[in-house]
Amino acid sequence: MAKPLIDLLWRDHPDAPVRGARGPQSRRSTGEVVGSAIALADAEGMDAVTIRAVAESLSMSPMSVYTHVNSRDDLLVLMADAAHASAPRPRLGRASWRTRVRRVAESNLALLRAHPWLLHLTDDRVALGPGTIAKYDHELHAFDGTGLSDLDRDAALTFVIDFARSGAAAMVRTGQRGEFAEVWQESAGPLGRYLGDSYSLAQRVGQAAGEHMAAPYSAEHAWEFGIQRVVAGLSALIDSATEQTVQTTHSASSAPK
Amino acid sequence: MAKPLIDLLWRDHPDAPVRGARGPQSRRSTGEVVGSAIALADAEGMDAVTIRAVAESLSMSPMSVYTHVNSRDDLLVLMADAAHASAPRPRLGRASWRTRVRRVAESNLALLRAHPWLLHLTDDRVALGPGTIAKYDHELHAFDGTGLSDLDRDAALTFVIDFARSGAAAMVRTGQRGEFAEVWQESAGPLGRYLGDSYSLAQRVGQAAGEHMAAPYSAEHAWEFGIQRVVAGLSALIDSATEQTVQTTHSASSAPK
DNA sequence: GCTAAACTACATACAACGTACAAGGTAATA
DNA sequence: TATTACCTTGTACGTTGTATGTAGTTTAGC
Repeated sequence: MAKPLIDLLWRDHPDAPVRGARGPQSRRSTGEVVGSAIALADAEGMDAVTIRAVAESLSMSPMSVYTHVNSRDDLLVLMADAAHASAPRPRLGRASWRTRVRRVAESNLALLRAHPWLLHLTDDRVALGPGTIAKYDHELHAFDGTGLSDLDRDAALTFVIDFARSGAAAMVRTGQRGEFAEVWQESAGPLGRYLGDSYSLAQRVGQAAGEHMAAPYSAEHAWEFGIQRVVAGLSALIDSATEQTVQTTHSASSAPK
Repeated sequence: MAKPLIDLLWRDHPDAPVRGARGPQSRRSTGEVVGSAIALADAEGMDAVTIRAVAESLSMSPMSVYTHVNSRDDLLVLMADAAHASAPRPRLGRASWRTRVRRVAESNLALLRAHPWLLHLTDDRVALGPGTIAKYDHELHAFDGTGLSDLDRDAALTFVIDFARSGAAAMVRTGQRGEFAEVWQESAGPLGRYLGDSYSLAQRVGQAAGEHMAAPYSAEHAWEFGIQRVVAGLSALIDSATEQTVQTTHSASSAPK
């Protein structure tokens, strides 16, 4: 009755255990359930992904969802893996490692902006899924030819992806500033009064940056700043001898389509 | 009736609006409520912070909690700000900026490991609180004398703090591997079968790193790797002309006491 | 001293959630 | 045909945040 998550994750694999040979066919596939949940999350956020809502969007009863998924937590894992599986892979080809790292970062940014609910997911079991593993494998190739050890290669990729995750979170937040704008307006007056002359540095910098309060711009600035730091930081390790660490002409804008 | 969050955050400030002049005194202070919630979160995780649990830990009725706090979400913001307020500030003094950056990163790491529930909080309104602002102000000084613009100074601090956050999340995860170990044991067999020879790079690196599955060690490695990358990356910007970017003698271990 | 205002405290209640359980239906296998 | 294995669903329980209404308590103003 309790289907192991690992088999659910790999349900499309040829060796996956056959289900439903005997009884009646499921009216909907597990993929449909996961897809529907993703659609809900994309549209209305992770909180909208309730068992009942998923069920209704597929015209089935709430409890029927549990035919496909053991629990809501498992469903979230399946959603994440599906998102990882269907995310466009960055072209790595024979570009320089710097370009490849940028592409990995940007594709992760694009993924997380397309599915902001991924930011709320911290379940490690996602790492067991085929989509996640395929993504991991692909992105590891960004460091081909850099001479990094396996351990450092993993650490470097983690470094890049974690940065992308933080950047995405910042952008998603500033994208939701609709609500926060109100709070900010109400709070700005009292806050100024409370602050007075204290924390002058924070006040000056915070005003310039804006991000720490409300600003659409600074998340983009932080991204460009950060990606340059990431590349430069890796550069110090990878080609510490040969090149000078200068940031030159990297078009830093768009996400992969 | 509805107390603005900003006034709750600054409730200890001299200019805060006086409450309860008229009616009976609160049996417990707002600080006690927040403190109790923090204690609960520290001990049993964020999910244990229910209004009812907080109330019970203070021997009051659930609805009485709402005398001090407007909603659970507001309570979480107060908790975060209180944690920021009471976190030990890294000594910055007249150390080099590299050392100061390390200290900022390490103190953030220590804070997040002491209060892992902070990792689940994404409410921007925390930025309005006195503890958060004081922390921000203090940490901005890490870049004194580096010649960074205000905008870059903010971006640099964000870069460092975001890194610390990711690193803390990794360590917290590996610290909870008790449960995951089971899942891993059950899944390892089937996973190996599914994988076969595919994704050889991921398999090799994943095995070496271990983090992507289950390993206590690699989070520490990732931290040391990352902090060096962070410093080197900033170095390329800050003293790009003068020094060579070599990582030498930085004792990378303990958090501030 | 008295009344009204401002406040605390609490019991009750509701809607939404995840999901356990059991009953009933259906299709392939023996 | 009987059995087995599965799907589907209604009902129900426990937990959550919190709206609402009521009763009690303290102080300000007269």
